[in-house]
Amino acid sequence: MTNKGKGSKSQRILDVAEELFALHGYDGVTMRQIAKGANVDVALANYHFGKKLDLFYAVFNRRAEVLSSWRREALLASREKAAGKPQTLEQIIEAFLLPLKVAQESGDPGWRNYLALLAYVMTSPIWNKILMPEVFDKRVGEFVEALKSALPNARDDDIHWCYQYVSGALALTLAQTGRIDRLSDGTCLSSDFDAAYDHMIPFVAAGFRAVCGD
Amino acid sequence: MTNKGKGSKSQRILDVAEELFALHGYDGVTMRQIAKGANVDVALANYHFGKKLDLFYAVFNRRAEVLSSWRREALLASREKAAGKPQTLEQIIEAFLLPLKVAQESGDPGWRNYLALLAYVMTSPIWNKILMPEVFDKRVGEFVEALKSALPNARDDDIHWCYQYVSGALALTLAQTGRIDRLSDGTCLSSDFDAAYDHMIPFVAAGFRAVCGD
DNA sequence: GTCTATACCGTGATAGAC
DNA sequence: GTCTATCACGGTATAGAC
Repeated sequence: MTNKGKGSKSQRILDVAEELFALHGYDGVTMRQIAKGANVDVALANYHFGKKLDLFYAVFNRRAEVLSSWRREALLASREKAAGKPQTLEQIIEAFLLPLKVAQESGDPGWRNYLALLAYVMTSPIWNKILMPEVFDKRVGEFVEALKSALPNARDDDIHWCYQYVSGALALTLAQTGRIDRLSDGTCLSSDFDAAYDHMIPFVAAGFRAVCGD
Repeated sequence: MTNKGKGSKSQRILDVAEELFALHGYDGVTMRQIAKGANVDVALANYHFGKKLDLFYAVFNRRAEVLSSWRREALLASREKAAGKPQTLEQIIEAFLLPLKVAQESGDPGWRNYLALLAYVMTSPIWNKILMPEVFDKRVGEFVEALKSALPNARDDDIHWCYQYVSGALALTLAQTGRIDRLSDGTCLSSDFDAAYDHMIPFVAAGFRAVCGD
């Protein structure tokens, strides 16, 4: 009883907080809304996680390490698969994006919410500085290194600018704003991650080659 | 920071609100902070603009039409310059981005703040739906049409996915998160819009060609 | 140890007096 | 145009029930 009672309620608090923070941002959500959504008392979130800010960090960190390690594994697996030969740009980018696609399509709505939250953090001038360095910036460093070996003549600054564009394209995709649904009159759907990722890989690969190419 | 005595009071309120909303988002800012920053009484913002929400709309709309018309003019000018010949992809993208670059570099910090606010609105699942259709979506339609004539064999959905990536790359650039400064160890600067735009044009042009090309 | 009820106190938006 | 009062709401601490 002890474990199940604790686990499920604190889990629910994190899940609801994740969803609401992703949609409304940190300041757009109250502790009371979270408690109501999780069907628990107002004070319970406080009991388990401390201040609102600490709850926000707990939500962000819960899946950050998981996602980051998936990315690391994907990059290693891709390198192994190339078996000594240099990886192609497409393979590197695919490895970078694959874990996100898997998470999106895992069927767990929590992952979809988390990735929208990640988009919020990535695009916020405030939260980006606080939350991205800890876990995600390291992984980007590895990705950039892989890109450098696939683009041996590239300048460092060119690679970083291109990375910023990938990051932005990705963030807007994860944010699920629904804008593409409107602009395309329903031909494209924000929720169609297969299409989003399948288009993104050739798009950014070509971009890298044009800017950083041989 | 903020504004102690320049311009009319209602102007100052808009300027300060713009800056604070861009940095902290709608819910992260209070009417009292805005009033303090503008050096006016708390109630004056209410007197001039009504509710907080209406003030937010007023801030967003103030420069929306201006920016949108600049974009329209840039696209027309670019079409004229091509003088009957079909515009190149690069010319179209340049026309799309040029007004933003001009605004950024106008020396008016209000424009820089406004574009960060625009990035916030673009990436928010809530505000995007409310604020983007009114003014900006129309202009995107014209841009997409121009792209179609430069990429005659493109499928509609391919173009729209690519447009989303441009939009995301742009949003992250406008958001000024400072992340590229960290990741590149200071080699690139978020504030260097010349570099940001100069790299973006070949990057996205190549992306469009790869996905929508002949 | 887990959870609920409640109280506290600061802050915010806004209306109405001046 | 400005100042102030009001009143609701938010985060958080505490006391104690299970």
